[in-house]
Amino acid sequence: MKARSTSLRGTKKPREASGAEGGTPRSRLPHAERKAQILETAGRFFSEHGLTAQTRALAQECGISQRLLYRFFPTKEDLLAEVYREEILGHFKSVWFVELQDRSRPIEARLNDFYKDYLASVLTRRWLRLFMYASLADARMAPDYIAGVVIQLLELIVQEVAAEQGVDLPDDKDLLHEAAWVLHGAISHYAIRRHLYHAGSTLPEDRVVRMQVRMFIAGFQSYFEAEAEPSG
Amino acid sequence: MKARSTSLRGTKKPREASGAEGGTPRSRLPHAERKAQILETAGRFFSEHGLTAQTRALAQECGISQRLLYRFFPTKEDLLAEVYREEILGHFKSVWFVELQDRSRPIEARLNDFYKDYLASVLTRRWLRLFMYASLADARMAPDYIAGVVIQLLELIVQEVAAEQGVDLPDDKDLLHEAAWVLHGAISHYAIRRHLYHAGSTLPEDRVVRMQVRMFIAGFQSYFEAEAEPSG
DNA sequence: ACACTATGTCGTCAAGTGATGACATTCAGG
DNA sequence: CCTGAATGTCATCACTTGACGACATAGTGT
Repeated sequence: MKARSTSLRGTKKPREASGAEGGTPRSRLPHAERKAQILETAGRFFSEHGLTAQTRALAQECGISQRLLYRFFPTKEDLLAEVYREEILGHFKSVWFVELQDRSRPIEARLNDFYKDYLASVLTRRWLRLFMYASLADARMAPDYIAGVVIQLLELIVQEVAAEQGVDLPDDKDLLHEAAWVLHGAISHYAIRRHLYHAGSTLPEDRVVRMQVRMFIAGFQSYFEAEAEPSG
Repeated sequence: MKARSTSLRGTKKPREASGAEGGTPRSRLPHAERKAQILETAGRFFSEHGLTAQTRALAQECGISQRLLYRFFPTKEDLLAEVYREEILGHFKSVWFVELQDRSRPIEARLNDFYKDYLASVLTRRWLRLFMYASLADARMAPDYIAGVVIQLLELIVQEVAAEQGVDLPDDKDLLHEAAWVLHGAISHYAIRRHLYHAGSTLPEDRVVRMQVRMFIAGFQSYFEAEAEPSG
């Protein structure tokens, strides 16, 4: 079907970007390059079709034979593990920790910028679908990510918000985490709605983030001021 | 489970609750009863193992032969569709609409009660996993649920909160939905964290809900009061 | 006892499914 | 040109998986 190319193919010249039917080998690539290409394609592929999708379909999407996958990864599980490491853990920017602590700017502006970037860099359709498939399949996937990265983020955020508002925070770590989750969860769920549920609104993302952040800051202040002053 | 009757059943005594190895038929059930039992087991089964899990494993979990499944459902897809209808759409309580509009009680108390019940009735591990598997596999699943039920809930909530606070709401429906999603999404994400990510805190659920609701109410008021009064 | 129907199982088929051995092609270095 | 390693494919194996025909058993009415 795809061998419909316009003939005149000189002597041996390998054709590019065509299906996998002939016997003619496709363009040869050095090991590292081919592996990177497979991982890139696999990220997209498993994100869309789930971790139970078949290696043959992945190979076809890569434009290579199924056998070739096994020159780079001993088993499908090893391939999945590498995809997970790259796609899930590889999008976090350490600069966020710095920027969120820049007290020369109002916390509202810092949070607006951070979450705008976090939505664009981490909470993408691809990341969310992979993360969800992995979480559903393996109970240990999500906790590692959350414990390793998100918790630090949450602690930093409550600290910065409280500092700007001059409120005293209780010592209960779990309570503080949960308070920061109010914002982080709401924005995460907004991304889930858009990319997984396909039920996003027509509002521009910026506006949603700004509303979320502003409501959070006001709610946070109200809540912890009232907590700190039990007297009516 | 029900065939646990006290034995003494004459000559042929079919064994119970055992694997499917002999050839001895299991306890016979009338059509409707067996179908209900299959659907119940299938809900649990597919929720745990995903929609791509195998009919043979499901049959074993039901304690019946794989062939018997096909006496009740023409294909696996038909079975999945019935499971989805029962498990996803069948837990919504219409009484919630009534209770949320009971203005003899403060909106905070109404929201606390509602979300406590919503978490217990809808946002269970089983419901969430099924909903997520279905959303990932079929882009049309989640929007149907959200458009059919949740949107009405969101509109009711913003309306009730605004009424108690005496604030004027803008006309932008999408903005109002998004505002209510701040609370609904944060609580949904809390459930996702607990049941899908296995990363829940040690705080009791009641307390988390109360904090979410209180922060939302304060943030909502602050946000829409400021929106309505652009001056000062 | 007899037949009839509903309930339930065994065995099997055809299409897939991860994985692997054997073989083909390219290319650098002598 | 020769050689050997790297890159790539085909064919295939053993096992899975949805689906179904043929058959077995239990309960019921007559």
